[in-house]
Amino acid sequence: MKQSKLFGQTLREAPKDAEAISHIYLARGGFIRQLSSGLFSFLPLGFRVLKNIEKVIREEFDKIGAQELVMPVIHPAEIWKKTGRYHEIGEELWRIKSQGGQELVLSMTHEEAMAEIAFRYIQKYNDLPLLLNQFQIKLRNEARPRGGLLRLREFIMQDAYSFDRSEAEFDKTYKKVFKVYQNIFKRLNLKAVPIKASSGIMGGNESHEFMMPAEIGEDKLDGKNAIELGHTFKLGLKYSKPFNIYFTAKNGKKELAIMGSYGIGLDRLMAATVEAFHDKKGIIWPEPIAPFKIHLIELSAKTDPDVKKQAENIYKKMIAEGTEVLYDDRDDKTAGEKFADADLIGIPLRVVISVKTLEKNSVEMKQRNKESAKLIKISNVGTIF
RNA sequence: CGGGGUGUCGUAUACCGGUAGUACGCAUGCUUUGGGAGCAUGUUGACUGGGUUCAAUUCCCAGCACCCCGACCA
Repeated sequence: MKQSKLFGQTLREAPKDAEAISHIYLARGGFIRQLSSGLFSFLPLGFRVLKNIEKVIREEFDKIGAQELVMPVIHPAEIWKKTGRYHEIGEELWRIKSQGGQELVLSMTHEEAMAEIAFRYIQKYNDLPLLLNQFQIKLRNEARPRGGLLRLREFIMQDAYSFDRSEAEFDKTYKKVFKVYQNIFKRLNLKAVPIKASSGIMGGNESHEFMMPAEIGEDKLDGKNAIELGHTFKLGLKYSKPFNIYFTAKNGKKELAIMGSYGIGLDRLMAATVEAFHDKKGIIWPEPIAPFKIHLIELSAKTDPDVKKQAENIYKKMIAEGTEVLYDDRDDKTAGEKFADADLIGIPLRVVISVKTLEKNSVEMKQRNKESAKLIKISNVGTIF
């Protein structure tokens, strides 16, 4: 991607209302744009990060055989009445009506919708165990959205649902997903501590929250603030019973499936990552979810055709190799501004090509999380990545 | 939902009961180019409604929006 064509703009000033560091940097870097309280658009840069987070999560779920599907965000109130949650949950659940007067709700989670599907397709013991996963929007009429992406009215959640034949089998599944969550946070270098939690409105027996210590967090962990990154629930028969999710066991008798659910808020995870990885100059993305892997910067290319030529060559080579590269080809920006933007955006590896580096037939490489830079011969550039 | 705060160009802000200013951005030109460059020219603004007043962006009231603290939170 050529930066001269990149949609979005870095900002020198933080938005007046932004207080959380993740909100400030994501807004200044041109990752997100606020539409209203708790409602944000993801600009191309932010969307790339979001998609990368999704990719990491999907890869980990694929490893344990989860199948991906997607369910609607508008549900008939009927299914929420079946479990009683329609009346248990307060104003946080958006309630709307169709033209014909049908009562509908905007989904804040998908246990009911999932249970309705499971009821139809789970029939025999061989259909289980089953693990289904989706990435879908959740809508919550929050009394107080806050902290940029930390608490939203609309967000994208990875929510997986498991069905098992016995408690013992469920325990295995639960442990597997638990491990998946630990792997996901590990890949992002995030410290996420699982703690037993109340399952609240979700019901069921027990649940675990994955908490990341952070100044800005809303929850408490050992007396300190923390951000809830994920939550796993042992739902037992809470949904299986009202939705009649029976399977025929080996002995021919009907038995209820045991259900679990597992959720991670992608938007919040992005914000939490910035909270964990930044410095005074900007974001320092963990490699797996960085919007680009390499930030290629040319300096003085307008006055020095050779720099331009070499930079274009390296760019083309990287593209040909499939390297995700953001190429700062802007000729109306000074070196200082380019560096400042690069630090703000936070791409892991910066490659600078200038008159100075060309004198030594080299480019300069610097990792975003390191202070020092080093020169690499241009002839060796291709072998680095 | 309780408490507090804030609404001024695209962004961040200043001043003011009497023609609204600065910086950044954006546009054009020239000069610049290793840490947010220089000069010139141009560009755009008082949340909404009501009240007080000769006169309101400024004071008062209401609404709306946004932010923060708390409650709630999957």
